[in-house]
Amino acid sequence: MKYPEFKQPLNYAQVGTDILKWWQENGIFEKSVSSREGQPTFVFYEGPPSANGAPGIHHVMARTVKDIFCRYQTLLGKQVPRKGGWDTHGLPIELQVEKELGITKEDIGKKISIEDYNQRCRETVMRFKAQWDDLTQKMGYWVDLDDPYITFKPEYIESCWALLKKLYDKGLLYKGYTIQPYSPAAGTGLSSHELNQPGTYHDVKDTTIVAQFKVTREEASEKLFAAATDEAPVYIMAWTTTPWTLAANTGLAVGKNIRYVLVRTFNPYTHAPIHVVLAKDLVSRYFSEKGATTSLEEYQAGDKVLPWRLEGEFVGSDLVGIHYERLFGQDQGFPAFEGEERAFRVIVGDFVTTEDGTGIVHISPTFGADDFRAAQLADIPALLVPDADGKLGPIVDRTGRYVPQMGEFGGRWVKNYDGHDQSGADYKTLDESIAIKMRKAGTAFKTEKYEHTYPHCWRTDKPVLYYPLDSWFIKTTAVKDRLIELNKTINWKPESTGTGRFGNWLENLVDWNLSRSRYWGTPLPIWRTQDGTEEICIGSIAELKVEIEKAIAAEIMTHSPLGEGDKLDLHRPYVDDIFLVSPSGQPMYRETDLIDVWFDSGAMPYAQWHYPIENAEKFQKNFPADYIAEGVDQTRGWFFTLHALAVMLEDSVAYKNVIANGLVLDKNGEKMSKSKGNAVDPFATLAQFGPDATRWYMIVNAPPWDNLKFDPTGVTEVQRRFFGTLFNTYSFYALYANLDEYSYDAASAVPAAERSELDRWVLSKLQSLLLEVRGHYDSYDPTKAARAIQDFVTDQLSNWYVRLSRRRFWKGELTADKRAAFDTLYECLYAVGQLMAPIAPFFAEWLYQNLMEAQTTGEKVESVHLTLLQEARTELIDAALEERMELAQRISSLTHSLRKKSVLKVRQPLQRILVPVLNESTREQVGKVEDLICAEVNVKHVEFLDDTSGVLVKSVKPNFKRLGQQYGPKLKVVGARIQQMTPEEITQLEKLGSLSVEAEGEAYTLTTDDVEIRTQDLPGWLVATDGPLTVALDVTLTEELRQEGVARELVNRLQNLRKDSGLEVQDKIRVTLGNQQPELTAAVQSFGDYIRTETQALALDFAADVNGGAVLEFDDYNVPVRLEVATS
RNA sequence: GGGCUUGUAGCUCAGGUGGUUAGAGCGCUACACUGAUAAUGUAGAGGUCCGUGGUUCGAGUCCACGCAGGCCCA
Repeated sequence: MKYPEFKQPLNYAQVGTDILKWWQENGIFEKSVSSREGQPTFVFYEGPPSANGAPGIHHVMARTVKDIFCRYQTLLGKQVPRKGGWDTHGLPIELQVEKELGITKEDIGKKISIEDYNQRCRETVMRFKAQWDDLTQKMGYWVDLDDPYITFKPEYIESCWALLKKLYDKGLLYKGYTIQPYSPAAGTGLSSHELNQPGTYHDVKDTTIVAQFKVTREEASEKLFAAATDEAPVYIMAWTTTPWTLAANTGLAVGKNIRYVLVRTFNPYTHAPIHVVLAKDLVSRYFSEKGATTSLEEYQAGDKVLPWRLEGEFVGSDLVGIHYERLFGQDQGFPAFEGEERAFRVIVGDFVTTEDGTGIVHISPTFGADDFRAAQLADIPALLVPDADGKLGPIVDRTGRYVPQMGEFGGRWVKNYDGHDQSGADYKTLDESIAIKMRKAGTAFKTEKYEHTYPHCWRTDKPVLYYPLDSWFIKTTAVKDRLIELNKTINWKPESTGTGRFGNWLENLVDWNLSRSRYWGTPLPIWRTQDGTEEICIGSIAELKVEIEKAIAAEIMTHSPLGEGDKLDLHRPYVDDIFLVSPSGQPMYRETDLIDVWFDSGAMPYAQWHYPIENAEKFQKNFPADYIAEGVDQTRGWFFTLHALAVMLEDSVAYKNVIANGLVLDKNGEKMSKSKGNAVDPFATLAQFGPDATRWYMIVNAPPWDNLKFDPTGVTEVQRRFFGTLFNTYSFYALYANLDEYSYDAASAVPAAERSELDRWVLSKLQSLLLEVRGHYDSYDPTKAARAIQDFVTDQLSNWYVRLSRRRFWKGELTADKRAAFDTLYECLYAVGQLMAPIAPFFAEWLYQNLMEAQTTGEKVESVHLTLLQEARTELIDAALEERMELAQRISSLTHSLRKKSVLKVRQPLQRILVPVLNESTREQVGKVEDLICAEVNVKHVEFLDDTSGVLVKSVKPNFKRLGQQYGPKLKVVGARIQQMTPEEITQLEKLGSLSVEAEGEAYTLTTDDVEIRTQDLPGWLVATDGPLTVALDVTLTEELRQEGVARELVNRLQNLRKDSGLEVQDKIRVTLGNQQPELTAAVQSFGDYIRTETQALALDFAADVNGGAVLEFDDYNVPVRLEVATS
């Protein structure tokens, strides 16, 4: 068998489709899992995509990252099951359906039944599944598409229920409230999506108040009173644009590091002497410069200038814990409330700024999300009052008016939600009434109308209220410490996402709000009695059936609405039609909420196996994951829900290693979007470049966690530079191996020790590469792995090893040396194929199959993806060899550069180069690669020059690192002195190992370690230097050299002619040259053997008349030539 | 507004623990090479290392404050 040879250029897309077909026909993916049966498992979790939209190029990126490490672990011999999955619930699907039907959420249950609506969602959600499957296969992402988990299936939902029940039994599931945007006029909560609709934010003019909160004198506040110079009371000032919330105030928030001042002044309305506390930066906003010098004693009511004095300065943390008096207390007819003794304290708020207001924020936990959160952290209660049924609620009811207990303001609308007439001259809004009351009471420092933007309900156009709404929560805060602790054991790539974005999120954790008021999702499996006193959490279908039977027996239902078999559906509206019976005989109704879709995806480690209902063993074997990967935008999404559920349910991490990959942007760094028209079509990209170049480009260009600027020209470059070079290298190998009918056989390969210097060098490099690339894959850094492979292939293997070895491959018979060359190149190609297989799986397979094609001995593994990645043979790593080869490369490069300067082409042989050496080891090292250098730069000898020659001019360079440590500030003086060293001084330093010098009046003793001595020049020679290396070229041309140059030129032209005539490499020829040029004739006669060997000429003759031939032109020659194929 | 992140040649990116003259590939220009040839070599042009301060004998690197892009969250 022969190694397949290919025409150029190779069609990479075709390689992709051919290999894909072959994989499918031979079940290679399945075998990559089944062949590892019994081996340790590498657990991977697929973050489920949603198939309701077409996949984009960023999915190719994300899935390449996932695929790489699964394939790599398979190469290490592990079994890597990869169950696919689909995320099928969620708002985007609902919105898409609504858009297509031209309806809104309001219409559900009216224009369309919940049943029909959900049916529509179910149909929509898999609409693009075929496209996704197609992309998955074409890009070479190996994942089990035949048996995926699907989140809307009854089994999946049942698992979610079982998990929720576990949490419920642990007391981690509770009903509470959060602050959400709410439209009293519409009577409904608003999603952030609704709030972000155009036109919802208007400019409105509101009454604003700078309120004064009177500080209680006690230990915590003593520093304020100590700073005060008189007995005037101390107030903390806070600004609000919603005065109606002041009646619900229970706290004040300061910035921890903000500076505050105590100011002695007067209340502008009552003129009473007071102290106020506010942020230092904002003093000028309330007090004029003039007031600072106006007399306090002479202040009188009606004075335009308010006198003031600074009396103390504090930071926010000094103020924390200070108590103050309630603004609207029970003494004024306002209601008492639970937890009052813990309220009215100064706390820290991370949202406090000195941009506006006073730098102190009034906190009403019922009417602000920040307020709610800060209050919860500081254990500040909310002001809640009982309604007619005794149920606790905020001081504003759901229609937008104060509850009756609110004293003189009871029943007032907080905003104009009922559309009442506000035009009367004596009409006052609630905010205005409050302002008037506070001015009279001396608790308002300033009241004014202020224009600002405020969100409005998109349907009623009335202002939105931030309002506490009932929700079900998972008490993640109860396990916060454990979440943080276990997070530290996760290997995050990049690390900063784990410690920063994710770590901070955990540090500021709030309970997980599970509730969604939607239709298409996993229903909350909790049934409650009307009064909420009795409830049940259902953990399985079986359990539900039992409860249904009970309810039927209690005549609460007549029959079970739960379908059977294929009809079984746990979605709304069916579950809503189930009514259960409580132990006391009351009917129970399902809590109508659905749960957050992120619970669905976070539950996938369990629900994908229908655990804990069944498959306990399967679950245990596949938990936790060794590795997951997803976009960084999932940090608070999937990454969090996986982690939270694992910690709460299993007291374990859910994943040990995680890559949070960045975005794919267009080539200008702009976000891709369909509307901008800069979105890259993944199918077109794969069709154009093939999957391997696309994947390789994405990985090699930037680490996955950086954003990728996707530029198709970059893919072209990868294709040319890396794949093109590798293809050429293989083609070169195949061409000559076939000519010699060589095929690799590990058993009879030439022992490494008997191979040439160059062979051993590239093998040494290869072993280093194996170690390095394994290391990068092991630490989940595919970019460094790809770069190392690419550098090896293009720079070391192709551009040095193959280039310098070419003659060995085509010269003569299949000798041991030639065999060694084939063995070496084969081993490199094979290893490269394995190493690149995770990133470029199709091309690696192509390469592997080609290499296997000619193999006649030994066991043939069917696919590169079924092989075991070879171990690095560290005994082949030879540091000294690698070092001297680098010397050879650098010396060659310098020599080329000298030829260039002297205009001496490489084809012209030269006598020698001179290399100064300052130590014996360099001489030895270079000596071993002398032949390589000579061949590469076409010179006859390398000559070494040492000190004894007396012609070397040395220079000296200060070793700043060492000198800096030793002399510190004196470094400049010493450094300058070193650069002025005379040749005699250098010689002395070398001989004695130290030298005393004087600089700026001080004496220093230098040692050889303080400087680097290098040769720099050879007087009378043309030299080139590269760091410590110096090379001189002898440009003297002898007659013999000149003749050899001519011979080489002639060989070159004849080779070109052979090629142009379409001759095969192995064809023999007869050559006849014109004899008109004596110099040429002489050269041919001197170097006849050489020319005949090189051109495979059996005969090389001269004739006066060469007819019918071409004319060779070079240098000053024009030679008629006739070339015939020799038949024997 | 907050958290995280990025900013180095026209483009894409390297630059442990600070060391004086900041690199690579691509692209560009010139020359050379030619049985791997849509390859290769050599040379050249191209830099405010985002800015401003600071620490230091010395800062692309460390610190502070900003600016710009990105993501997430308010």
